[in-house]
Amino acid sequence: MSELQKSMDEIVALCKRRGFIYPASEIYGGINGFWDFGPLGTQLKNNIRDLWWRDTVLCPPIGPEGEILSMVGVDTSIIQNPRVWEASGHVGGFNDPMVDCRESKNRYRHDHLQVLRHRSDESIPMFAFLEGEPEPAYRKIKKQHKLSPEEFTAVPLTEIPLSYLERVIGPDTDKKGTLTEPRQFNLMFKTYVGAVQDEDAVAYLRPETAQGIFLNFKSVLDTMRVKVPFGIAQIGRAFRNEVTPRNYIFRSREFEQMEIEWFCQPDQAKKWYDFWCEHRKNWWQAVGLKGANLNLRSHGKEELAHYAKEGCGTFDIEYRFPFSAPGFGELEGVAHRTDFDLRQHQQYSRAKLEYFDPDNQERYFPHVIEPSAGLSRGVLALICEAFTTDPERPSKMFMKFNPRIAPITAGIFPLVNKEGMAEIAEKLYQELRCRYAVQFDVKQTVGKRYARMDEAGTPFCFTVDSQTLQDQTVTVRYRDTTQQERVNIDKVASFLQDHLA
RNA sequence: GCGGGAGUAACUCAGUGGUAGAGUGCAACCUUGCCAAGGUUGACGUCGCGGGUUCGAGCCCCGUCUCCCGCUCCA
Repeated sequence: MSELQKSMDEIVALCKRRGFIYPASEIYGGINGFWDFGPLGTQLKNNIRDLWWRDTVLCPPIGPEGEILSMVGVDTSIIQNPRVWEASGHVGGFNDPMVDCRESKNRYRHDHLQVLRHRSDESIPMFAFLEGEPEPAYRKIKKQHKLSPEEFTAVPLTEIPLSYLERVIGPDTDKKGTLTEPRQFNLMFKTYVGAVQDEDAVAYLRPETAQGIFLNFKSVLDTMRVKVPFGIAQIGRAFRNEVTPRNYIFRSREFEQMEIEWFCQPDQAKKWYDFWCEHRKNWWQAVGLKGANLNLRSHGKEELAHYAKEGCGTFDIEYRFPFSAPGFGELEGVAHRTDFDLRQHQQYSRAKLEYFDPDNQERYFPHVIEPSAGLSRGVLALICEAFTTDPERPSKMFMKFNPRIAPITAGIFPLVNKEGMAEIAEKLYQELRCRYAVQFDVKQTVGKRYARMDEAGTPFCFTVDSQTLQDQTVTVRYRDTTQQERVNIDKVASFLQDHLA
């Protein structure tokens, strides 16, 4: 087992032990690709989410010309009219039935395969081949079965009854019966709207939050007095039937996204693309992803999504997770989606989605720059980044969260449960509890309480001791150094305010 | 989907056919005078789940679920 894997195992164990992340439906044996956030994980995630919302919607960034950006937020439905996903390209393009070959391990689109079938003798195997490439099948007929291709006729595999599959020889094998039945490789979760499970009622759980924004583009324009360039932001869950959920919560089937669709003039797209790439990278650094573990990568042409092909491309902000090292895993993608989505939705819905520019008296489809961040992945990256081993301290490991995202901001303790120290500490706790995420603890020895707080990633602990009784000061103990200094008990609130800025 | 490995307490793990274990953590009390101190006590397990073999299964066999690793996949 590698050192990296070992540290990942330690992170997973700590997350379970301290209530960050639990396996979903664990008492039933779990369910592949789903995870639950425990009390500390939920708070951590909410803190990251709230910072993003604050820095994006409530206090949007300053643009390249020093202007305050125009940004509004929405929260759209997870289930939309199924035609949305036809327009977006999620239905139709990527949900073709596939056939696997158990022998060659190759996978084929069902409708891309044809078979050569003997004209009269049903006992002779059928030879599958890829559309337009019949030669390998002809060779097998001639060399291995000593028959003439003339005796065979080509038929699409889709017209062959499934019960005949055991007589079909796959394109890349000599054995028969190695092809599986065609299976849907649908990325989207399918469901039914209404009490009756009727094919007319099919709907899908959204595979990305972006479409909800495009669907509301017109409503936002009509009601919010915004002008291009402006952005619409959204945080929400999305669902994908990933082929292989893997790497803890990194690739799970239910996850949360934090997305901006930034609408701008087509000839300004490059400028905004560069701006958002830079801004989003800086944001991740500000919440705690520092140093060499953060990487920026531009997509090659061949890996661009269908909506990005004509634009400036896609830029990934990546993090070096323990399981991906020395490589990186995607944390956020900044894509130039061009005007693909608005055009598609105008075509499919027949709603007029062009923007009328009152200044220039012209009508056009804005281009879209999309910074799309994974909230769940951000949580994981920040957990991995925070995880720190230290054989010198009792807990051996601690979580070095930025104070602004730490699930518990401070612990408040009496040094010992004597001489009224607990009462003073509890009074301090009462004063702070509605403004800060503080915890009060009198149990056991102070060393154990510090160790517990280290593992939870609590950056500060305030301890009432006998000196407090003399001069109204308490000790503040810093998680990262374990050093202590004294502050006046009246200054604890302002201390926290200063350290959360 | 394929191949390999694993699943025993909250965590880490021991236990190779004969009474279910350890350390840590957790909880309570005593003791405390700043880093999981010490002492006493306590709770926590249908050994992943289901079948089978056996007088007897945590251990052997079959199935299944989940996790890990490698392929595959990932618009």
